[in-house]
This record gives sequence, structure tokens and C-alpha cells, in this order.
Amino acid sequence: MKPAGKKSRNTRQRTVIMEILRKSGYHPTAEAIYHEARKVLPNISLGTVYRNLNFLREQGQVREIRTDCDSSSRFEGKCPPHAHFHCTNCQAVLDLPLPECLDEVRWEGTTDISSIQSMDLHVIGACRECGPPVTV
Amino acid sequence: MKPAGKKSRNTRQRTVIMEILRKSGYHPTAEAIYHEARKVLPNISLGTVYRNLNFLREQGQVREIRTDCDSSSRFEGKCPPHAHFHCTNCQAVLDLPLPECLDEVRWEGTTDISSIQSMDLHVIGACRECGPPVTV
DNA sequence: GTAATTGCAAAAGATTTGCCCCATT
DNA sequence: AATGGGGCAAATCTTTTGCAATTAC
Repeated sequence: MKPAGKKSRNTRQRTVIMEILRKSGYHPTAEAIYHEARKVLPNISLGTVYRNLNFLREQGQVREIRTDCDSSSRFEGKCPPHAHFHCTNCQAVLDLPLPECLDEVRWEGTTDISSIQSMDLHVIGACRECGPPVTV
Repeated sequence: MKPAGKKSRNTRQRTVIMEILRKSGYHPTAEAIYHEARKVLPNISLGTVYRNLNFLREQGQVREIRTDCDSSSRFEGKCPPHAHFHCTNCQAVLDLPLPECLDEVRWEGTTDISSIQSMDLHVIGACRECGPPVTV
């Protein structure tokens, strides 16, 4: 599945970053990945984290998430298409199933659109832990 | 409609920025708004543009758009809920109707979600001008 | 051995902020 | 006159990049 683009090497750094992404249920920022990786590779640098995240993104193994809710990007190991939920209170980001009805929308019918490559759905609200917002 | 939050003044700068957002069919970055505003107010500063955009966003009159496709935020005058289309070729951002089917999704049924505040849908692809991608 | 990759530090890009002056109310 | 807001420049934050040293293959 990996587009086997350019030749690459299996460095410990890259493996560790990929592992962190695979096992984390959440959606860490580069900084968070950096701190996590440092527990295993105390000398890894933030630049290396960014470089690897970009590399992995280009290979299609990692997805980057930029939203109105966060000032820094979050990353996740690529998995089947899904939506994201953002809690405005605790900033948590959770995975959501992508509603099937979106598949049936005939975007191409829309003036100005020629073809669709992907879709990105974010739902913003309060998570179970944070409970209903103050305005009940 | 404006939450009439704190007391504010009608400065020429704020008016011009709001006008630019209202009449622009596109979704300008702060920098673009800055250059446009300079045609009318040659001394306006980028800091003022940002400060006003933030102010207007807090008042609910302006919406900020951050996506995977752009390194800087884009802004638009608040209007009825809609989705956005991003052309990966020419970077254009266009408005799209928000599919009604999304209203019927019962997110609250999803574990971990307590309540929904808003939704953000981005469609990525090629616009009519740029034509179908190379991989026809 | 060779080239990809790293660590470090400096650079770049986007946005925010402090401060002092000016303009709206 | 009172004070919100502006201009300017410095500061902050996030991400990228140049370079010499290192390491996977």
C-alpha cells in the first residue's frame, strides 16, 4: 500500500515515531510525539520529528490534521477514512465514523468542481467527560 | 445578531476590513486582507488586521478557516453554514452547500460525545478551471 | 563507500503583544 | 476627558532548513 516512492532507510527514529502514532489512540502534535519519543531516544530532535512526519505523510502512512481548534497540527497513523470530533473544553480529538450519506453526495454536479480527491469532516462540541456546555 | 459583547468603536480600519470580507467572494488570508486594506488605508498595519479579525471572530461576524491545504488561516464574513471546497492545484477555496443529510446524523449516540456545537466540512479536489487531475 | 538521515541551531513564516500616541464616543 | 483602538516593532510559536557528523544499506 505504501507508494514506495523514493528509497528510504529504516532508522530507529522513524520506527519509534511510527510506533507512537500507531499505538496512540489520541492525535498527538509534533511536540507531543517529540516528548514521547525522547523517552526512548533521549537525543532525538524536534527537527527530526517534523522531517519524519512530513516524509511519512508523503508516503501516505500518516495523516496531518489542521483545524480551527488548534494552533498546531496533529498527526495520526493513516487508517480508513473517518471524521474527527473536537472537544472545545478539553481539546481532545476523537475519531468518529464518517457518515455514509456523504458518499452519495454528488459534488461533481456542483458548478466549479471537476473532481473530488478526499473529504475532511470535523465535528465540534463537548465530549462525554466534559459534559454538556454551560448553556443547558 | 451580533452578541454585542464588550463596548467597541467603529474605526475606519474595522469597517474597511469588514467590507473587504463582505464583498470578496473568495476567502482571503490576513495578509491578503492587509494588502487590500492598504489600498484604502495606506498606513494600516498587519497587527491591526489580525487584531480586528480576532475581534470580529469573537463577535461571531467572521469565520476563520484553517485546513491541511494552507499554512495560513483564511477568513470569511460569517454567513449561513456551508462547506468549503479546496482546489489542490490552484489553492482556490470555494463555498459549497452543506449536505442536508449531515443534519440527520445522530452524533450524540456516539460514545464519548455529549453535545454538538458546529460542523466543519472540507472537500478537497480539482476545480473546474484546473480540470481533472492527471490521473484520468 | 555512499547517500540518506540525524542533531543542532539558525531561519522562516504566521500570529500575538507591549507600548505609547491618537481618535471615537 | 476618558479609553478603545491603531501603528510599529519586538516577541512568540510552529515548522522548516543548512550543515557537518553519523549510520543504514
